Amino acid sequence: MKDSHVAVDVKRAAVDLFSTRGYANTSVQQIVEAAGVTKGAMYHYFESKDDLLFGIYDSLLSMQKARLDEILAREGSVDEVLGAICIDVIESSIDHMAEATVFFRSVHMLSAERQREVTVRRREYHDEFAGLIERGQAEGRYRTDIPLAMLAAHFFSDVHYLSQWYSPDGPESKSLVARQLTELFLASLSPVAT
Amino acid sequence: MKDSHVAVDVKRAAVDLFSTRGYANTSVQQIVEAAGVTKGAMYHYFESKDDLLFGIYDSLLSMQKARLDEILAREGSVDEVLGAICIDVIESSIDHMAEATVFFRSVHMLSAERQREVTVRRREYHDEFAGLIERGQAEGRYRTDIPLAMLAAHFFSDVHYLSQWYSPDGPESKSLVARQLTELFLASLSPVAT
DNA sequence: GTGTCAAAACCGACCAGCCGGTATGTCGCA
DNA sequence: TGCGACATACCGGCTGGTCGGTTTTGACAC
Repeated sequence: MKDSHVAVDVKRAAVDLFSTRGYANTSVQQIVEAAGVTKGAMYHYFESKDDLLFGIYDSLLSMQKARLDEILAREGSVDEVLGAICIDVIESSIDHMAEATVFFRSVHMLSAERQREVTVRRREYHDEFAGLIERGQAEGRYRTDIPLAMLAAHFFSDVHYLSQWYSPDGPESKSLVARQLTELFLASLSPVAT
Repeated sequence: MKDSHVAVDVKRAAVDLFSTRGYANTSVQQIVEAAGVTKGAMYHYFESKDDLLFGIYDSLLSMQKARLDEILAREGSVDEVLGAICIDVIESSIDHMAEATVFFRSVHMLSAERQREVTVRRREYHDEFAGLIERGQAEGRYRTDIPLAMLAAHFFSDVHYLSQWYSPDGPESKSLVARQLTELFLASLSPVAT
C-alpha cells in the first residue's frame, strides 16, 4: 500500500507545494492536481491532510535516524565519528532540502499527537548525538564549560538554518558547505585554555 | 492611530496566539476575543490579517535594527562590539521570544510584497553584521578560510533556533545563554593555525 | 482462453462549516 | 451636524472531507 505510484506522486507533490507555498496555503485540491490524481485516490491512501504531512516527517526522521545509526556503528575516534555525522546530516539535509524546509516550518500544523511523536523521535536523535559529544568530553577533547544540550543545539541550529540561506544553484557545493559548517562546529567545541 | 489601546491589545493577543497555535490556525475571531475587542474595532486599525502579521515583523525589525545601530555607534574594538551585538540580539530575542517565534515561523504566510520587504530589511541587518566580521578579518583577528556569508549565517542560526529549545522557565538564565552562545560563535571565528 | 465474482482502487460531485472581510448602523463628542 | 471610533449582523468563497457509484485487478474454476 505504501509504494503505490499514487501515494508516491501525491507525497512528492505535497513536499513540493508545502515547501514553497506552505502547508496552510496549499489545498488538497492543488496537491492532487499537481500529482495528476484525484481527491478520491488520495484519500484512499491518506487518512487526512494531516496524515499526508506526517508522512513527510516520518520519512525524514527514519532516514536521518538510520544514517546516524549506521555511522555510529562504524569504528573510529570520537572526532572522526562526530565529524562524519555532522557532514552526513548536512549533506542529506541539502539533498532533501524541500522536505527539510517543511520539517522545520510546519511542525505546529501537525495534530498535537503527531507533534508529540515528532518531538520524541527528534529527542532520540538529539540524545545519541549529545552522547557522542559527552564521550569526547570524557576523553578531554571537548570543552565542558557549556551545557551539553547547548552544544548540541548549537550544531542543530546550523542544520535547521540551512534552508533559509542555502541554494543548490549558488556558488557553494554541498560537500564544501558541509565540511565548512562542521569545521566551525568542531572549532567551537575545542576546550578553552585555562 | 498606532498607539490606541485597541491596536496594542490586538497585537499583543495576536503575537500570543500566532506563536502558540500558528498564524493559519488562528482566526481573526479568536484574536479579537482574546484581546477583548470586536472585529469591527480591529479592522478599524488593521487593513487585514496580513497587515496585523506584518505589524509584528515591522516592530521586531525596527527594534533590532535600532539596537544594532546603537551598539555600532559605540566605541570599541571589533571583538568588543561584535560580542556586544551578539549578546544583545540573543537577549532581546529571548525577551521577545513570542515575536521571534512568529518571525521565524510565519514569513511565508505574508503577502509576496511584504515578504520582500522583510527580506530587504533582514539583509540590511545581515550586511552590517557581516561588515563587522569583515573588519575583524582585515585586522587578522578572524578566520578568512570560510565565506563571510556563512560565518554570519552560522551566528544567525543560533538566534533563529533559540525559540526551538530555550525556555524562560528552564535552568539557564537569559544572560548566561547569551554569553555562552556568543562565546561559541567567537570561538569558531578564531583563525586556524596554518 | 474465458467467464465469474469479490475486493481493491479510484472517481468526482457534493456538503457543512468556517473564515476573512464588509456594510450598515450607533454613539459620543467637538 | 459631522466625523471618528467602534458594534453587529451578514456574506461569498473556499476547504477538508465524504460517499455512492464505477472501473480495474487478480484469483480461481472450467
